[in-house]
Formats: sequence, C-alpha cells, structure tokens
Amino acid sequence: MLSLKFIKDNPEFVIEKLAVKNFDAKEVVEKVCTIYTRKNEIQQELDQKKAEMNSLSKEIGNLFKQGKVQEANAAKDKTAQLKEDIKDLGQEFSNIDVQLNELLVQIPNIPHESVPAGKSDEDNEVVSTHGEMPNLPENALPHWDLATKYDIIDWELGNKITGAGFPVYKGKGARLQRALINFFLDQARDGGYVEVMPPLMVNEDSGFGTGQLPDKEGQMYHITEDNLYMIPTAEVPVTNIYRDVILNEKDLPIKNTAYSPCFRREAGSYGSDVRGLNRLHQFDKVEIVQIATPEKSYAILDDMVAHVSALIEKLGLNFRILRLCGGDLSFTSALTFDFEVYSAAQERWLEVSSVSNFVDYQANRLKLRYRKEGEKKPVLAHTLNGSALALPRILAALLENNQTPEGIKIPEVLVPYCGFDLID
RNA sequence: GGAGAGAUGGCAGAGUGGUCGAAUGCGGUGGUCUUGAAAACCAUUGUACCGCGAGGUACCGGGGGUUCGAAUCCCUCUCUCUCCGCCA
Repeated sequence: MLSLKFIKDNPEFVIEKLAVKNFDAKEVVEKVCTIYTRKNEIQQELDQKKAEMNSLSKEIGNLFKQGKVQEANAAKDKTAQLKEDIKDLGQEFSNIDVQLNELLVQIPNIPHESVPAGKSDEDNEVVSTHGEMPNLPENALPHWDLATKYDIIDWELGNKITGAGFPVYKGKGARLQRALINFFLDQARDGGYVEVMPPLMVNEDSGFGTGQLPDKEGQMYHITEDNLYMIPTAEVPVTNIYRDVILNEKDLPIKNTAYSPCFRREAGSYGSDVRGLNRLHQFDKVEIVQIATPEKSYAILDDMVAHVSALIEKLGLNFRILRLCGGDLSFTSALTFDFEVYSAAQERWLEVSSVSNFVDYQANRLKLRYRKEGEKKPVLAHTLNGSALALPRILAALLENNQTPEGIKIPEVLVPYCGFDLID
C-alpha cells in the first residue's frame, strides 16, 4: 500500500496519478487526509494522558513503599478520571486506525510515469515485436486438437478426475512439461537467481502481503478448514519469505526463482478464452522474484524483461512486448510488461509472461525494508517479479507453430531436456 | 488425533506485580592495544508512531480482562516443541 505520509504530503499528485489507472481517488484521499490528521490529534492527547498516568502510578508505588498509605490512596482517586479518558480516547484511536487501514488498502499503487493512459488491454502499448510470424499450411490444427491427435494431453480425463481446467499431460506431453520446467529453472540459475521450493498454500498474512487479500480473495482457492489459500503464483510464497525482514543494502538485489503449480479459480471466464490450454485452473510456472533498492529497481525490471525475452527467443517463438496501460495494470503494480507469443493456428496473441515492478507498494504491506550503508533508519525495499515462464500457452504456441506433416518439432534447446526431438 | 511443555530483543536465556525496553552470554558495530591479525579490554547495539525540538507513547506470540501500576495474575485464540498414535 501507499504510505500514509506520502498521501498526506502529495494528495493532488496521488489523485492525478491514480486517474491514469482509471481510479477516482479524490474522495478516499481526502478522507485519508482528514482521518490521519484526526488520528494524530488523538494520539497526542492520548499519549499525554498516558504519560500522566504513568508518572502518577510511579508516585503511588513510591508512596506505598514509604508507608504513606493515606497519601497513596488519595493519589489513587485522582487516577479514576484519567483512566476513563484513556479508555475513551483509546477506543476512538483504534476505531480511527481501523478506518484508516480499510481506506488505505483500497488505494492501488501509483503507476510509473511511462504508463500510458487507457481503459483496457486494447490500449496497451506495443513496445517491440520479435521474430517472424509463423506460416502454417491451410489444414493447421489448433493445439487442443494436436494434443489429442498425438495423445499428449487428455482433457476428458482431467475433467473426470477433477473438473474442467485440470488437464492430464501424458507421455511425451508430460515429459515436455518437465523439460520446460527444468530448462526455465536452469536459465534462471544461469541468470543468478537462487532457486527455492516454496509451500503451495499460504496463510492470510502472506496473501495480504503481496496484495491478493483482501480484494482478490475470490481468485484463489480457499481451504476454509485451515484458512489457507492455494497459491495463484509462486510470487506469493517467495516474496513473503522477506515479510517482516530488514535486509542490509549489501545483500541487494536478492534474486530468487521458483517453479510451482499455480491455482486460479478464474471465476467468470468462458468461451474461446478457456479453450484448451488458454486458461486453466491449475498450471505450471517458473517465477523470478527480485528485491531491490529504489535506485536500481527500474534497471532491474529491464534486466528481467531481457531475461524473459531471451527465454522465448531460445524456444524459437515470435513474440511481442507490451507496456500495460493504466486500465490494464494490476492493483499493486507500478509498471508491467506483458509478453505475448503468437498462436498461429488460433491466430491470436497469448500472454505468457508478466513482468512487474511494484516499487515499495508490496514492501509496505510486507514491512520489507533494508538498511542503507551507514544509516540507522531502515527504508522500504522495492519488489519485482515476472513469469519466466508460464507453461501452458508456451506449449500451445510450440504445438501449433511447430506442427509439420511428420509431427511436432521440439526446439533444439529443449531436446537435451526431453530426450526426443519430435512428437508423432 | 491423545498427553504434556512452552512462546521474552539478531540468537541463547534470566526475569512471577512498581525502580523492566527488559539481567547475562553470544553475535554485530566503533575504539584501545598490535607491524598485521587473534586474544583481551572499553564503549555502543530493537522497531513503530507523535512532536520543530526537549521529549512522549506503544511493543516480552495475538486479542480481551483484573489493578493506581502487568513481561509477570486471569480468560481466550494461535503457533511451536516433546512423547504416543497414524503416515509419505
């Protein structure tokens, strides 16, 4: 979340910037400012009363010790009013604090200055396109038919075992999944990312820390019995490693990578959107996460974009990079680049990665700070993450774009990982 | 799942009603000594909020209560550990 002081000191700026995200912040910002001022007034009054009470209590203790019982009892009488005041003020203070927090968590992150205005994904800015558009013969099949034809994904079986959106990968299909995961992890390791294997369920605090809770609760599977959530991305457990942590500047940037299955309810999706591998309830993804200093976070974002670009290039897929417009930017992000590969048989672009800088927005929720060399007071770190990569749509594009009369050709870089070069 | 024990500062660990933001040890930082290092010695070493500042307030797992006063007493929740059971 945004810091209180920042909002109070720059209300106009906040309102103006959030307009780029199509978020009308005027009312909530004004409320926050008013309540914050009131909170400070109450705190001053409350602290003063508490100070009085503390010194009076100390006095009473001393009087008792000296055996001056009468004087002590007289002093006791004086505390009654103070006690009541402290109770009332304390009640008001905590009410107002709750209100303030409720408002704060409703305010999205401020977009970076380079974020274009826009309402939806139609307004995203194409930053660059890479590679040649594939040319497929007339009778080219979409990936869901190819998967069935070569018996590498069983849609019906997943339906039987669990439900729609939970496919079963079989034979070379399963091996290709495993190959992709290992390839992506090895590439991340070569890029200096330390691999972690996080839990696949998280508690409420973690969900709040990265911004899934309280607002996006409906997007996660919730295990009510134990109040745990299935992770929608490894970003959640990996970033939460650093919740409530104060790092040293020399330890930054921290680079982590993790493979994990991801679970998303995707309530409300329908139609061609969810056909085949386009949108699943469970899918595999390798995530990269960095914790950085504010000075370097945008340069690091560029590095992460380069890392993801290289991955897709090595797989031989053509792709484009989009700078998300304000309307398409997520609640917590300041700047996001989406990567889309071209799915030749579907004749559409598919998002396979999203690389974001959250600046200090998540860090503030996480209480993730670092200490600058030689300085006493810790400051908020910046968090970034990106998919590197999400598997299903990469697989979709590989199947569709590499289909030949003989079968589906496996990209050269994957052959050592798969142990085969053709799916037939 | 059953029984018991526990949760204190970066870590270990004392503290059972006031002088406790908290002993002591380790670790960290700065210094003395040394050609350098080690050892030794000295000093220092949590976070947040309010305040221009002096300073004040809060925090001993979370929440509530008793009391003039709570790390300490009471209630409640959560978590951890040990033993037993079950199990990859």
